[in-house]
Amino acid sequence: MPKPPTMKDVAAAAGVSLKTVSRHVNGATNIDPELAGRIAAAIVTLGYRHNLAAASIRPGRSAKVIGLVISDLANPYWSALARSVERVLSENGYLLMTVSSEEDAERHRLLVDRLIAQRVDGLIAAPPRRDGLDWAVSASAALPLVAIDRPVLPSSARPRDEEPEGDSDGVGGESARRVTIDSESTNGSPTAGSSVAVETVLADNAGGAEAATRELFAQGARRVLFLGDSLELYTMRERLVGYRRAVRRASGDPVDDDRALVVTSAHTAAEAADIVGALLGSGQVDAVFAANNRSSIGALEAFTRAGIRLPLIGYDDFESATLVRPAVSVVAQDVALMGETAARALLARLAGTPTDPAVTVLPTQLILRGSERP
Amino acid sequence: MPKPPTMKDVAAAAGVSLKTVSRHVNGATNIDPELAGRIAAAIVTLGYRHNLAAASIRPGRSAKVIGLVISDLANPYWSALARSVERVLSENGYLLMTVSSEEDAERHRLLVDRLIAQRVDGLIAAPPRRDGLDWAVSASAALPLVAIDRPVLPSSARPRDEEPEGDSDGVGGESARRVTIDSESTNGSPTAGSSVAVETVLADNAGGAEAATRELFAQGARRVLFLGDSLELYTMRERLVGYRRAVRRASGDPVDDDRALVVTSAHTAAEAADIVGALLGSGQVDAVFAANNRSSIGALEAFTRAGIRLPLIGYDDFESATLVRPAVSVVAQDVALMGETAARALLARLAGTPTDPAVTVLPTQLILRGSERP
DNA sequence: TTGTATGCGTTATCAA
DNA sequence: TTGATAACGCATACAA
Repeated sequence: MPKPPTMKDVAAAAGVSLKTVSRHVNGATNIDPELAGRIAAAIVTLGYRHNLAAASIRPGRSAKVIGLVISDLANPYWSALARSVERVLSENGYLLMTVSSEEDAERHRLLVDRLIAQRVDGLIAAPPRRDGLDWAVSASAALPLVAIDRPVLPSSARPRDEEPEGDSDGVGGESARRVTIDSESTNGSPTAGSSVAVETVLADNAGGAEAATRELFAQGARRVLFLGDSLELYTMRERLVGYRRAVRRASGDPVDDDRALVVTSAHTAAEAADIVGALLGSGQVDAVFAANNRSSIGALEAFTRAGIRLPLIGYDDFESATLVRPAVSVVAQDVALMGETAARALLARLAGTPTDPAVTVLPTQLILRGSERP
Repeated sequence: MPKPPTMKDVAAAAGVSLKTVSRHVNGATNIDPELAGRIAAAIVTLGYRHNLAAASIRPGRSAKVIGLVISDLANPYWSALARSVERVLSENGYLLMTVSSEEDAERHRLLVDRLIAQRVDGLIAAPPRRDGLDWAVSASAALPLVAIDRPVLPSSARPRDEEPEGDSDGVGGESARRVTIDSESTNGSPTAGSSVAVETVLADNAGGAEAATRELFAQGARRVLFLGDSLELYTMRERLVGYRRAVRRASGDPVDDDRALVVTSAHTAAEAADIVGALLGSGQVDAVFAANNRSSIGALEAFTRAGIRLPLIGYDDFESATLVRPAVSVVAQDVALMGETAARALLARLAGTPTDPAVTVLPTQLILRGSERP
């Protein structure tokens, strides 16, 4: 690869000054048509390409690139999110750089630093599990940061439980709640435990999980299995909170042994299938709340293998939910809306709109398709 | 956002020269430990961050960023591909910038130009449908380019047909074929019609489709439906070629009306479902070859709705293939291998290894799970 | 409308 | 080992 031609080369070839070429490239109108023609010709014959990296080092100029750090590109949930973020940003002239941390805190940190070093204009990131808030403090000092899907929490954050059951009825409101962060109060709001002011977009995980679990009880279930991934994940903790709220409400008392019905070791669909398979014969369980799409698929696999099926509701919609009989009921999150919301929040921040960082909680929707019934 | 501190600031704060800071940042070892300590401290207190964009404008230096242009982030096939490419590249110190053209030729061109302007070190791209080879000629003049999933073809390229049926037995070999491009000969090889030398990684679409269709005939099918997306897509054309080979072999003659069994208007799962639904009652069809994952899912939906099912084999594996009964047989492509192969080819090129551009054709695998039987 | 000179943050040369 | 200085490709005062 020979070294690429520069503006200087174009200027020389066209017999004009560097500045004129710069104007032409940047779309200035006040150029002599004659010269403009010569420049255009030179650009073509030399194969000149504007160097945005070089241009972006000038003060006040940027490359108009945004970074997006997600946790798993291979999961449709995340790729759908990336897609919607990209759509909004590209409509506004930004290029999106999507990277995946594979749920690895170390890699997450590396990627964030790398993107900042690359001088992206802003960052949208799904905070990694248990990685504290240092990265976010450091990053938000360098550029506008939006947390997506999970809040930025100190690494000491533990599952919240036994919380006030006031206004939340577990069904999710019709519209998103936007709550300005009050770093003084550390309870009540979904930001409980957060002590860094980062614009955040979340789904109402607890509300969705509660609605699903309640529905299973309403259909006559007595012992509902919570099937999910590690509680190191914020979303899992929230969904467990919702599940527990529903259990408590259904049983009237704190059900001592309900822990036996909570499984949080289903990291993949295969593991979920094994767990459910082992439980199917035991009679310990008469319904399943699958706390993410992998778990739902695993549970279905186990049902199929065993030729038995229990009432099931999953968190997160998935493509094959309508392919199996009965079709799978799910708590659906509006992924597209989440991506859009995060993207717009970042754009607002880039535009200099001085809004206080806030937490936006998007409602979920319980879609009943039949699998919730015995 | 205050303007970020520069090396100069760090140098001033640490009381050393600019160059020394530069050395420190770039990991040079020959620095007085005393000074190194002062520099490190200054970096932390100032919150300095290395500016890779600025560094990369120096000749011989690059930002170590690769661009990947795929056609649909929301399709698991592409996100899996992106994932495997990212894995290989990040192991080699590169950052991957994944963008999605949404199958839009105009947007594809825009994105390619944008990435080049951003001065990525190399590009892996899925050529858009019917966009000719101008973009590839222009791009490969500026940086190393690898085409993935589809070859770069002139926009006039039409479905190939009636080709020699020599060594291909439609089953796919055990290992990948790597064929050096000979721009003189324009027939026989999978590059037929290509006239620009671009490193290319493809799957054996025709072979996989032929194997699947043959299997359906072997199971007793008489009239197999080809259900797929537009023939503007190279992969669809190839799969149709394979299908036709199998049809011809099964019927002994060119079956005049086989066109009636070829549907190429299934752009989404929903469309595929409608098409299959309309055909189910007609008796025109007794088996289905679904030429991509969307079509497979659509066909399943139609089966489920109608309560009838026909023998089915799909091209491309998909997550729910094992969830339905009978489980869906598929032609599986090794997406991870395709991504790796493309990434390694690009890395080799970046390392300066002067290999001739070649076309690598990866074998496919027919996985029989039961749905192929009546 | 066009050109000159200067600076952006970083690295490389070369002398100290 | 360290530092002054000159690039790198581009854009912007400012002058012409």
